Amino acid sequence: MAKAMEATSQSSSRRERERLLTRDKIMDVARELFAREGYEAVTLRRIASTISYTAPAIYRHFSDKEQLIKEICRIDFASFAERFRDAFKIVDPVKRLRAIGKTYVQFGVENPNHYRLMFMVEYKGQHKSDERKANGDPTQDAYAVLQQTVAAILKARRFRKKKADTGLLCQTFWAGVHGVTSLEICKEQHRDWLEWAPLERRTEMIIDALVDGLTVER
Amino acid sequence: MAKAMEATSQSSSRRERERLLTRDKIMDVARELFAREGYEAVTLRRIASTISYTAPAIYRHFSDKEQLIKEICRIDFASFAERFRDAFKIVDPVKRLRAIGKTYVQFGVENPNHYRLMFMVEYKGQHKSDERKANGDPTQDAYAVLQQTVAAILKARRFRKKKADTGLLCQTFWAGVHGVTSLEICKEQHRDWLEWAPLERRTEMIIDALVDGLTVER
DNA sequence: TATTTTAGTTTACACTGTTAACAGAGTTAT
DNA sequence: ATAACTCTGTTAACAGTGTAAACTAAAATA
Repeated sequence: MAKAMEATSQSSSRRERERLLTRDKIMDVARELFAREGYEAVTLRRIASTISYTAPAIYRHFSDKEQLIKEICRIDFASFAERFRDAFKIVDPVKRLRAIGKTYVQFGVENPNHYRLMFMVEYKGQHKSDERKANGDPTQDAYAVLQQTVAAILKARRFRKKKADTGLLCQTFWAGVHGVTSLEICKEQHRDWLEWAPLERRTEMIIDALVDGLTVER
Repeated sequence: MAKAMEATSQSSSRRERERLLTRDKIMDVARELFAREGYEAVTLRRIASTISYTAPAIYRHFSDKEQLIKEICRIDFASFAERFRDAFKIVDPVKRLRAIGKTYVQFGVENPNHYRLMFMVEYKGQHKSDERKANGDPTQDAYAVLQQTVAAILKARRFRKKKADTGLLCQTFWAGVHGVTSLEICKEQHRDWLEWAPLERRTEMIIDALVDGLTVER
């Protein structure tokens, strides 16, 4: 009857170390495939054979394929939130908002497959909100930066209408930059009947338009 | 040597009629599944068994699964372009632009799976631009409506900056409404850490902000 | 009537993700 | 030390996918 062994003993931590090592190996291979070729291109057999394992071994580390990829995204999105914290240093909140927008588009375009999984696919499966809260969601952190920035602009009375609440303003700005980002990721689909303006100009214009449309000069 | 039989004879047109009939049956079943459950849920065996056929029979009518679904989307998007033509009747070009935006979001949200396939997935496979030109692309038609509206506003000198060309303005406005639409379609993904404002308010706000940010009062 | 074209079937292949049964090494308890 | 237990991998198998090849029977054409 193994009862009082929650306290990780030295020997069991050795096994745990090795476990985390192979877990990381799996994630590294999966990340590589996923980032370059997308979700479908990641097959469990491909991952396994690359690290000289067999497919079912992966199930000792992840409950299924989706969880594996989601975990990769969750970790990689930490750098997303980090970049946002850089923009967060800008003191003028309107300038800061502009910087946030540019950073957002840039990150999405640089990591299209990550971005797609986080913001461009439907949700399936049940939420385990407890787990998410425990882990901390980087996306949420990034949103918090946006929220605080919008709140600062609101406090400085630089928005046009008073009736607008923070949430709505955040979601509007987000929708704008998300629109540019996601269209850029899928733009191949329409390239034969549409002459795309350069991404930089599209990014600038929607940020300018939104800022101009939402704020007043001060 | 069957040479001069381009002119469809009566008997061959009877077979052709039946052919089109089963083709339509395939598309109807596929459309139903696709619209309700998305691309992955459409399986050739499921389609086939529903109309008492076997899966490979579908290949007599469509080159592969992707072409089948794309064809459905192409046809269904005709009603998309049609709704745009309604908005096109509004004389004031700025009001017209607003109406176009609302119509766009509404259609996307009402047909999320169609919308997803047209604007939210990467392109794969080679383009057959000839075929598309021959068939006519409803998406292109809808874009033409937007383009003419923007051109009208530009002509009336109601845009803020002269340097902005029609294409860039169209793509900016498009990005805005696309952002709202696609986030709405995927919003479940974030519902546990984000309190979404009502879709109507988000739609109105981004359209207002963009119009205010891009145009001047006259 | 003989020939060719066509629209379906059957069978089969190469893939998926995933589960069950098993094996052996590492860890723990007696 | 030795027995028991717990992990982490393997092999084999399942149910499902899109799709291709070979065949069949009926319709259309010569």
